[in-house]
Amino acid sequence: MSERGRPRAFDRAEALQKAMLVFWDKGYQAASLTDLTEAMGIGSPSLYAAFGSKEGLYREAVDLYEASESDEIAGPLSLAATAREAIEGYLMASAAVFTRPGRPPGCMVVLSAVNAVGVGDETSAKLREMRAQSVTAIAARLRSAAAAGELDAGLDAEAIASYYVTVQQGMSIQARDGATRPQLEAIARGAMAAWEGLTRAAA
Amino acid sequence: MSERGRPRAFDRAEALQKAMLVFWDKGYQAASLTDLTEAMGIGSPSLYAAFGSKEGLYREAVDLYEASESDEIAGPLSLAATAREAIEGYLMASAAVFTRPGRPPGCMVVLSAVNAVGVGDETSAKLREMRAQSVTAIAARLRSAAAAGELDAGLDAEAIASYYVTVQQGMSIQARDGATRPQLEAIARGAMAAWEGLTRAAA
DNA sequence: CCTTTTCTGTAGTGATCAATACACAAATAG
DNA sequence: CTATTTGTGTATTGATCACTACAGAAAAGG
Repeated sequence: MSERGRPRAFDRAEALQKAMLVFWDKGYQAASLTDLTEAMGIGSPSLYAAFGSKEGLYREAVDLYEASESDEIAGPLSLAATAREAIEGYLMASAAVFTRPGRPPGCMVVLSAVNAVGVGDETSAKLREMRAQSVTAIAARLRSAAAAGELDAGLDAEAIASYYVTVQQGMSIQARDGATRPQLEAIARGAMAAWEGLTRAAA
Repeated sequence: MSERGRPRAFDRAEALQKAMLVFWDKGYQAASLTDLTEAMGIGSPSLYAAFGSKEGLYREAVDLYEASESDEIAGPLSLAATAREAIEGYLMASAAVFTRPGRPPGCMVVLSAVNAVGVGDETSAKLREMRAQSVTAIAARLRSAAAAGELDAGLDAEAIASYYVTVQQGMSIQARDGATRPQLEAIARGAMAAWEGLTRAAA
C-alpha cells in the first residue's frame, strides 16, 4: 500500500500525546509551534506533514483527550448501579483525573471554554458541544432513574445536571490553582450533600 | 503642581475601563496592543506613557475590576444578616454580574486562572491570592456564624467555603458558554440545597 | 542501477507581537 | 517672547508568530 517513500522517523501517536499535554497545559493560542515541536521532538515540517496545521493537531489532541482521559471521567455515569453513585463517581473520577501526576491540572475540554482563543469556529463549536454533552449525559441518567422509579418522577433533570456539571467545571479551576485530589474530593462530597434536597422535590 | 507640559488628550479612567473590558473578554495574552489601543481610542505611545507597559495596564485593569465588579459580588458576604443569606447572596450576585449586558461573561479574576498566560509571576500570584481570598472571606463568615451560635460549632468552615467558591467558579465557565442569569441562579439554588447537610454535621 | 515517493533539516517567508525613536504639538514658567 | 516640560502621531524596532520552499536523505518499484 502506502509504504513508499522515506518512512516517518517518529511515532505519530507518541508525538500526538506530547502535543496534547502541551495544549492541555497552555491552551491553544499560548502553545507556540516552538513549544509543540520541542515537546514532540520533531521539526515543524514534520508536524505539518503529519497533522496539516496547528489547529489540525489541536483537533486530534482533543480527540485523543476525549478517548483517553474524558472517557474515564464519564465511565461511572453508565456503569454505576444508582444515579447517585453515577454522579458521585463522575465527580470522584474528575478529582482523580484533574490531579493525576505528570498531567496538567484540570480538564482540557473545560478549560478550552476560556483558553481556546484563536481556534476556528468549527473546532470551538465542537468543544462547546462536548461540554454541553456532559449535561445531556447526566440528565439522561437522572431521567432513566426516574423512569425506573428510583427517583421522583417530577425532578428537573436538566437543572440538576447543570448544577453538577458546574461543580465539576469549578473543580477544574480549583485544580489549576493547586487543589489536591483530597481537596477536590471534599468538594465533590460537599456537592453530593445537595442530592436529597435536589431529587426529593421537583425544583 | 504637575500641570506643566501638554495635557493628556484622553480620559485616563475611561481608557482604563475600556482596557479592562478587553482583558476581561480575551485574557491577558490574547488581548493584543492593537485590540487595546483601538478600544481605548489612543495610540500606543500614549498607552505606554500613561500605564508603563501592557502588564502595568493589566494590573490597573484588575484593580479596577476588584473595585467595581468584584466588590458587588462580595458585598452580600458582609451585609447579609445570616451566613446562609450571605452565601446565597454571594452566588446570586455572581449570577447577575456574570451575565450583565454589555460586559464579558464570567468573572475576570476567576478566568485569569486559565487565560492569564504570559503574565509576570508577581501579578499571577496576586490574582491567585484574590481567588483564595474568596474562600477566606466565606470561611470567616461561617466561623463568625458558628461563634454566634447560629451554626454548629464543629463545622469545617474551609471545606464548606471551598465548595461554594468552586460552584461560583464553575458558574464563570457556564457564563462563558452562554448560560443566562436565570440559569445561573438555578445553579446557585441547587448549590444551596447542600446547605443543611453541610452545616448540620461536621463533615 | 535509476526513478518515484515520502520524510527530514535548514533556512527562511510575511505577518504580527510588544515596545519606542523621533519630530512636532500644546501646555506652563520665567 | 523663549525655555522647559509633557503628550501625540508616524513610522519603525527586533522578536516571535504560524507556516513553508528547497535540497538532500531514505525508502519502494521497476
